[in-house]
Amino acid sequence: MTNLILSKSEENYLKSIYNLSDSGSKLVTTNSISKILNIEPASVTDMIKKLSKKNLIYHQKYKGSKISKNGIKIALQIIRKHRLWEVFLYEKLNFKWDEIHEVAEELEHVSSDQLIDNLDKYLKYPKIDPHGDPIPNKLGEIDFVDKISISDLNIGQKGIVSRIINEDEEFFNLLNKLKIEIGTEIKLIDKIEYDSSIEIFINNRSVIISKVVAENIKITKV
Amino acid sequence: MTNLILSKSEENYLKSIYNLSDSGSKLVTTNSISKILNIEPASVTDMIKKLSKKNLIYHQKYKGSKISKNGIKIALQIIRKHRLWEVFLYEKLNFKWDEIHEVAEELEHVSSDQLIDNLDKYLKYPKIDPHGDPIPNKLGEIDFVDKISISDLNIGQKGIVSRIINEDEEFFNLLNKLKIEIGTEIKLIDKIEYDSSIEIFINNRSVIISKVVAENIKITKV
DNA sequence: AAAATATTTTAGTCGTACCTAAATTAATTA
DNA sequence: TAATTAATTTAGGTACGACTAAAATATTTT
Ligand SMILES: [Mn+2]
Ligand SMILES: [Mn+2]
Ligand SMILES: [Mn+2]
Ligand SMILES: [Mn+2]
Repeated sequence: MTNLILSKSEENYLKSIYNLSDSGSKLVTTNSISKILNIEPASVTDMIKKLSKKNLIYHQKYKGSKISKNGIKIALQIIRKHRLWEVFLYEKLNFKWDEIHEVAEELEHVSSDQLIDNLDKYLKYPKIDPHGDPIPNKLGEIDFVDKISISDLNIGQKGIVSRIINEDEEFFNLLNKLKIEIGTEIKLIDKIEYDSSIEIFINNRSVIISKVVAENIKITKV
Repeated sequence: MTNLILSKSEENYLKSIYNLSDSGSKLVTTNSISKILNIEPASVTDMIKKLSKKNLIYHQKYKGSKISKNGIKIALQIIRKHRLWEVFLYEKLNFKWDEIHEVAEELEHVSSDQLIDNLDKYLKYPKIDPHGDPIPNKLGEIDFVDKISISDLNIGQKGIVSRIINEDEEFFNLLNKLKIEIGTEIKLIDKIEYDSSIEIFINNRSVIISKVVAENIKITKV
């Protein structure tokens, strides 16, 4: 059942459907897939039919698509490959944080169990990728950690930066300037009502970050 | 001129044509490409037309194809990627000597200059791949080393194993048993007329290897 | 030099993965 | 509720990269 061979396109669709589905729970619309993959809705409908026939998703005409158990399993393996390659590029090949995604998007489609298992071992079985996203293990098990926005903290509370949403170079540069990275401890000092910006304490000094920036940095409470 | 983007298929054809052409000198027949890629001659003709239109090869109907300057340049970059990935798989991921080719055949098509340059650096700019084949540098420069067969040695002469032709697992196992690898010193002791087998001295003992085995091991004289 | 054989090309087809335009269905607004 | 708008699907088309069968050309054998 799991041993069918998928094309690169099928893999990209399946991964996107999984990502849009909230870990497989929600229905995914044709339009949302179209937008995320930059492919016309009519073409998405074609592929939906193909994936349905392979029982990787369930589809109800005009209603939406739900990823199947099997589909989730496969999607998680693609995500595993993607994130392991990101770790490799970042840690071994000195890629910048904002340069890894594009290349990983290609490498994730190279299919060899031996390749990915040995890479995993070589990287010492990392638990998260450079953006803070959890890496599924060989069995597809994945640590879902509750992540909240900085603004969800109460004043005085502390958190650890655990996920960077935006992957642009500009955002990367800003974080670099602020010396914020995965693992950095943050304490909320004040919420500024006027423009919803936020004052935080990091690396022994206090800085004010805008609402948009705050929304792109997820943390776990400590 | 060099910046056109090629499909995986086009890249595989171009590499095969280069490999069959004796470094770009010889005409390559449609049939030979067909055989090496396991694609019907009619399909090969189609692709030949495509590559001709892109000036990567010159083609004369019913005569054969010759790879162009530009074609060689591109082929060497694909070969560079292939061999660097082979080094990575062999040295970093502990792949066996006979397991690397197939995966490298896929990895070679991931296109990112940054990826391959950083990989090259990470591997400390290797000059040869695990089979003993030279790795072209970024500029497409490649060390052609004169390699001869063991049987071309005179009795008493020494050579260094520098290239393994056959890449089967069985052949790998045999070499393993004989403790022959790239860099092993070999001395020719005797040529046995009866079955053209050969007596050689390696690792402080003498062994007899068949004609076929000898032909699959290339050496450089010392 | 013919005939036979081998190689290569042409012609026509197919599946994949996309597209645009038009039809259908669902959701929103008046 | 009816009309309008939005989302989705269907219908028909294209480029790519493969295939088979048949035609054209080249090579080898007699
Ligand atoms: Mn991808
Ligand atoms: Mn990531
Ligand atoms: Mn290849
Ligand atoms: Mn090799």
